[in-house]
Amino acid sequence: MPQDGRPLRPLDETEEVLVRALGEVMTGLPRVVDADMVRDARLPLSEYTALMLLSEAPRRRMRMSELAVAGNLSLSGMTRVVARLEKQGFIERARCEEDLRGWNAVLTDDGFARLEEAWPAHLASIRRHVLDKLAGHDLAALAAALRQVETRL
Amino acid sequence: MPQDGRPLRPLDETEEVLVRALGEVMTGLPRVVDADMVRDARLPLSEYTALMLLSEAPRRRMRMSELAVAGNLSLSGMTRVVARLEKQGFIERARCEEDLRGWNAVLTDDGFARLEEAWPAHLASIRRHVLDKLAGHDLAALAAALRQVETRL
DNA sequence: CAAAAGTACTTGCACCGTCAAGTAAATAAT
DNA sequence: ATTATTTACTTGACGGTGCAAGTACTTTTG
Repeated sequence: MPQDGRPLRPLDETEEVLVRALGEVMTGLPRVVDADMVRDARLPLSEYTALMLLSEAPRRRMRMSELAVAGNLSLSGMTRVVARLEKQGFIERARCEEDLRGWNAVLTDDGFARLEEAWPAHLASIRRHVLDKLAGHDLAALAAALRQVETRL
Repeated sequence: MPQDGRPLRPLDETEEVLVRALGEVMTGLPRVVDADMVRDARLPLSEYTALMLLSEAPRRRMRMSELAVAGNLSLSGMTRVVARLEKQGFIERARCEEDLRGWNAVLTDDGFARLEEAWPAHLASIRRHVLDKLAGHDLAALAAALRQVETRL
């Protein structure tokens, strides 16, 4: 429901421009980066992200639900990403000892190697489409602003 | 190909933070806004965007290819969006007179009404998730930065 | 002006992600 | 303790999007 306490002030000029720009970025950038990853590293962005998150986690493992939240996917979505990675041998699954309902996704050595192989493509993509274009802008301020934006369901 | 002239300098701290924040926003925000639109206006974001673009176009019509570019979708993706909207009576299709290969998507009166009905939900969603959170930030600078980012395939 | 090449769009197929329903285990209630 | 409820995750059905191939028209070329 459009919480109608106040009468929904329309966008002013500045806001309008920002919203358009943000719309562009939010619909276009994921596709562009994902396309780069698939082309240059044969690894979709969603899978790359999962591997990366695991590589940074203690003991290179995470509960499915944690991983889903961290990767900004639904739990079922993450189940499928992990299933694909498991089939390729990059992840193994281990029942969670302290709660038998739960599963850990565990990064294998092959998975770690795959990640090391893939990250340059990700870095290059981000540099090409984002950082190179932002020369002269205040990156810290931009990051601070973006971190305020609400992105969780 | 990760164009390897230079050896791909890794991200510094500031860049790292920015890239994470941008990743969050770019994967999360479209889902959040789309979910709002579906829930509050029963109109997915992609369809809303198409209607909006048409409403601003001269004679409320656009060539399919124009519309695809403007909406940041592939041509085939836009074909399907338009097909859905046509089925609901919000868009009609008219052969392009000066080039019989081409089609115009034309916003109908029903479509315009639908858009007027739906935009408050979009506005509310954007205010809620984005603009409200950005109080105190320099919106113009943010917009200028985002507009530099490359988002076209 | 006929044939070849290019352009505008659509369609078949495959993939990915969501929701809703299902399973299994933990926790709460009686 | 048994049952009911909640939690963690998986699976089935579905919708949306891209790519590649197909169709129809246009432009170029010899």
